[in-house]
Amino acid sequence: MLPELIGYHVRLAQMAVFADFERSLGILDLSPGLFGLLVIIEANPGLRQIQLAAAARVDRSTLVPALDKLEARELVERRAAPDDRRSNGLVLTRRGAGLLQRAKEIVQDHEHRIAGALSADERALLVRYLDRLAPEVRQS
Amino acid sequence: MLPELIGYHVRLAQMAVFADFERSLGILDLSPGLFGLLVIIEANPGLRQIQLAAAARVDRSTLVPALDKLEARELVERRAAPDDRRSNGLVLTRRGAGLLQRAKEIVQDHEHRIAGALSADERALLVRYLDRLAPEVRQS
DNA sequence: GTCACATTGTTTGACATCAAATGATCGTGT
DNA sequence: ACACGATCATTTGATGTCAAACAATGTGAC
Repeated sequence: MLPELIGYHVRLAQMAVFADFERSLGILDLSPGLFGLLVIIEANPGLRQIQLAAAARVDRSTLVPALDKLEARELVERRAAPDDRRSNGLVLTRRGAGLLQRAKEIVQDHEHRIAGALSADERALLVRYLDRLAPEVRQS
Repeated sequence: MLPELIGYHVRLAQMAVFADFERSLGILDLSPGLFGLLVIIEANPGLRQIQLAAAARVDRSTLVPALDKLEARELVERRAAPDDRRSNGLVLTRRGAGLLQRAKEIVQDHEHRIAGALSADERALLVRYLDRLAPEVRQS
């Protein structure tokens, strides 16, 4: 029965794609999750942890040890927000930005590798179909 | 950059589909993982834990507490294998089979709900595309 | 202004997962 | 017959995740 379920194929695809993603970024000692955090911070410098958590679709408590790790490696900085002493403004360090550039190139290679069996049209169609799944449950 | 990555859309779809799946099966106190185990055991009665782990794509050590739970609820039975005293033959109990039937109906509703925005042809095409992703990394 | 309530980051606990180590058992080679 | 490596289930440890509770801070009602 499982192969008849779309969710089953989505899960298998997700596992395969993530396995390649993880293996590719492993050289930089980055997980897919950490990479995603760096991308979001780069595009939105100064954002708060709660905003980053929402953008990355993780609980804010999950973010804490992840940011601890990125901060310990001096890739990200938690700056006291000027207007709200409860929250931190997140920015990439110079090192973080540099590492992210290399990571992005690796991710591009990964992207071509996993989707190599699909044409550009097919990839676009796949994404459109994926985005139409479970519309009721999507929080974006 | 993230929206350009197919893996990103796969992940979002996976999260949305699983959220609905989980919510639907919650009535029976079943997780997607446990449901999958029941389906595989029903289709392959007597199979060994290591075979079930391979079929469900989880580590065999992950299986142990899951089967403990199913056995505690008397949905599955670990029977001593006749030919090999190291391994167990897994079978559904009467209760397990009954619960699985109800779960399957719930999952059918879930399937229609999440894929309701796609025609039958589109669903088939989506599955074909998903199955072509990351061919190098697929273990099946 | 004060006080109740909300929000932000963090800590803690529960859980699923994988990897590695362990003990029992199997199979094979000699 | 026996010894040794392989296999099966399990235990243990590490990690990532969410949810709930907490302290500090902000906000709004009065």
